[in-house]
Amino acid sequence: MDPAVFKPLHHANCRVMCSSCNLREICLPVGLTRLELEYIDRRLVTSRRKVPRGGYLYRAGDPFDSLFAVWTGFFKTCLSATDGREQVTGFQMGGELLGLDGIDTRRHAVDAVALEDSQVCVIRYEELEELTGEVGSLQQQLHRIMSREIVRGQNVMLLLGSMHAEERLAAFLLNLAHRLQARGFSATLVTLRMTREEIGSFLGLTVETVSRSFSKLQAQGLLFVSNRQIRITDPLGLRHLLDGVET
Amino acid sequence: MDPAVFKPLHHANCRVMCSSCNLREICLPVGLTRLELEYIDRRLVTSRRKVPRGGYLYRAGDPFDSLFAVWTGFFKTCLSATDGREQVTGFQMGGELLGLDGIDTRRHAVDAVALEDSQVCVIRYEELEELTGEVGSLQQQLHRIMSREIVRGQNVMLLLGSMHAEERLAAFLLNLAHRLQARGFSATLVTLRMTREEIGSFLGLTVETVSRSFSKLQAQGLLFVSNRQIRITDPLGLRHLLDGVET
DNA sequence: CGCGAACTTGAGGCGTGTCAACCCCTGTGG
DNA sequence: CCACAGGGGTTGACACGCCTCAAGTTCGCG
Repeated sequence: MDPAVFKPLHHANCRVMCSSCNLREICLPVGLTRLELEYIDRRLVTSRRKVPRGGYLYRAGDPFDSLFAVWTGFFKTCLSATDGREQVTGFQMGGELLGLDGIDTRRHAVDAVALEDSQVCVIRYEELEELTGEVGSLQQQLHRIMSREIVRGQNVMLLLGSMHAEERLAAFLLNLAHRLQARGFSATLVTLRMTREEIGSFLGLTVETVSRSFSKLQAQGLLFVSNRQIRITDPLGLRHLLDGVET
Repeated sequence: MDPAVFKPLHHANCRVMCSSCNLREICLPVGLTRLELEYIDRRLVTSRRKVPRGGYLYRAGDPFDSLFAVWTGFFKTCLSATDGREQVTGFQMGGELLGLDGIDTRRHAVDAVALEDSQVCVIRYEELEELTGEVGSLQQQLHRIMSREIVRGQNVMLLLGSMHAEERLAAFLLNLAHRLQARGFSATLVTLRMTREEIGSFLGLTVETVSRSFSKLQAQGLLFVSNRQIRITDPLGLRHLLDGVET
């Protein structure tokens, strides 16, 4: 591709730019060159959107026209059944993409709810398709992210299909800690942004079982629970619970 | 895009072509124009591969370089744990894509096993990325397929996380029947290509529970089981089992 | 400071796993 | 043609992990 194409666009009031975002090494534009980054600035993300705690970013059935990259805050996605049963299908933090569920049918398949006051970068999907056709590395990144989400799904299936309560909780905590670590936070001191209810829904367990499992892990000396503050005192021991399950 | 670009390539010994495949309305090239189809012929799929019953199309950890479209036969994908536990994460039939799990890390994340003698179309991934950059509708289709797979994952989470054994089996059968119907087969007479063990692994149940659930559904007059032949005698009744679960 | 939501813990029941026996079907070799 | 072996499937008895229901405490937010 001709580098001349990548003439950067400079504007005085250019606030929403990937090139100056501290999440650019975690988010969609990973691996783009400086030139490519400047080319997509002002085209990939044209606006940001605030979502208050408890607010919906989108609901199942809503028309789809954009993807969203979490900039600040924390989200859950869930499938709600008509009888009130609700399955949390994932938790999303800074740099992660929301909305991929809507690409197929052009309607969102799940609800996306902010667990705390949050802000997302709005990525118009039409524009994204345009850009991925022009910038190969952006296309690659999008595909990698979607592939990663597919694999994540299969791992959750393994969790739900063949792990016991304590194993599920351990796997959940380790995954959370790992993702937080990648964002520069402590891997041992985790602040949960979701309720036990939401953890239970995600893990296919009831609130009571989640609570009891926390207590049991604490009794085993693997972690220390104080409300939503979890201190993982024995990461290896926790991981050891998953020996024979992990692939 | 300039239509002149789509000069069709004609070759005497051109055997593997999407444009003349009876699955083209179900498979990756859905929605492509005649011109586009002829343009991608001989570039998208360069070869086919046979996989005998029980054979691996690929294994977790194998280097990734191609996607595969099921042409004939039937596959399962599974995540195997080190202790022998195995989670079947999906079943794939004609026109469905295998290998998307490998795009992210360039290594396959699951095993893909043929449940009967099968043939797949090999889609070199490098070539596909090239083509999706050129042909917008092909890019759109690939994205839709990946999105669909993500949503499928979330629906399996709902199944595994909050449905009872009989509900899971009912959902599984209805899904299978639906996909078979889309391929011109009967929606009421289903021949299972997988063992009870594999169904159980997929549904997060033991063989015994699967067997018992079949018996119970039969006792309720919803279907008739004869080995791997399932006759769905009351599709609405079966679907009714899922009232309040379906979204 | 007070109220409701969130969380923990206990007691008991139920659905599914576990273990075992048995049948059926298929393929194989005598 | 039959005997046999082995994998797949069904069914029963029992066990156990998680769910349900209930009570009580703590936390968080207005």
